[in-house]
Amino acid sequence: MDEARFRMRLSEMKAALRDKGVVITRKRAKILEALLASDRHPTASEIHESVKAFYPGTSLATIYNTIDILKETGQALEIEFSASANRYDGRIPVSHPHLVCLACEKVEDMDAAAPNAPLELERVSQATGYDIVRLRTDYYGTCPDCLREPRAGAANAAERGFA
Amino acid sequence: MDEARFRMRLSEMKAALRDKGVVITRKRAKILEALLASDRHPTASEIHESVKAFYPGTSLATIYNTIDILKETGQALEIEFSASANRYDGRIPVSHPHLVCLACEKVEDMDAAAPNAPLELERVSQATGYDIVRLRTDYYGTCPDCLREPRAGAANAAERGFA
DNA sequence: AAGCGTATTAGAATCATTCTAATTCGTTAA
DNA sequence: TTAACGAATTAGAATGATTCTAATACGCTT
Repeated sequence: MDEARFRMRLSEMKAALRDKGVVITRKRAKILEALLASDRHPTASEIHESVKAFYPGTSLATIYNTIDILKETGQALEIEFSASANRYDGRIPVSHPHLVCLACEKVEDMDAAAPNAPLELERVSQATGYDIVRLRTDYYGTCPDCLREPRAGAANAAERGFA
Repeated sequence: MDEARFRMRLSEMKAALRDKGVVITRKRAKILEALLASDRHPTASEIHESVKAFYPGTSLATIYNTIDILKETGQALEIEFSASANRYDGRIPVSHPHLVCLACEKVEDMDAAAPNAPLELERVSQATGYDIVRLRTDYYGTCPDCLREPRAGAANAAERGFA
């Protein structure tokens, strides 16, 4: 994500929060930046670590609080896991497919051949009678790095029960 | 799921477990039956309730234990949620799309136009360099029943943070 | 500079799931 | 039939991410 896109997306997020009457405090700004800066689809506690580098006293509760607002305003996507911490995507906040490495817990965007989400939601709504608002598509497997180096990440992830 | 398919699938599962050297105790048999009998994609604790009707002393640990074996042998699909209990699909143990109602927590199979999972996995493996083993596709929204009756389920699910 | 509503905090509470260590069950072989 | 061994099962404790709580701090507005 280049600098220009980063700044654009950041002000988009801030505008969306302000529209909801949410105050953009310095801490909240840092949380948004941490979310956008990481290409890891970070966990709440990874965001917490980044923010603490600037504001040491920051509580985890504040991170979750801000994430909640981002979810409510459609500015962040939550990728849920039950066996490990949820991951957040602030860069592309609309449904899109992810690649999840079961060995090193990497979560990547799968930009190639992403289905056109809005059309897809419409099509499925028609077909099923549901009012579909969100789509989740994840491909699970082993990433090229871990295929090459079966050691490092794999052991790590297994320890944490991420499989 | 008709009686014939039920019995067929049940012996398939038992055979897969036996192949792994797992003993099919009466309790385990009931667990498999409870999993198959429900069209709800039951939670571990729903399975626990069913089984307790026959074997009152059964522990939740036994349910989880058996589910683990089913997952390992590819005989059950785990649909993970972080804000509510995981759901299990023993009827169709290969990747297929689900419809998730955010109001009543119903999880349905979306049989219409299911993508051909094996081909899809192969295609994405080729395109990404990952070794893809599993695909998750969920459509989230409100089911026809809850669209009609916004009361019952909706309140329920919100209480449990299922959204 | 006061007052007020929101943001933030530390720590407790929650809840699904996993772990632990002890007990019981089932099967096999004497 | 019984002894013995490994697997299955148990109750309850432990875990860990997330949410809640109630008190405090902050930042506007006037």
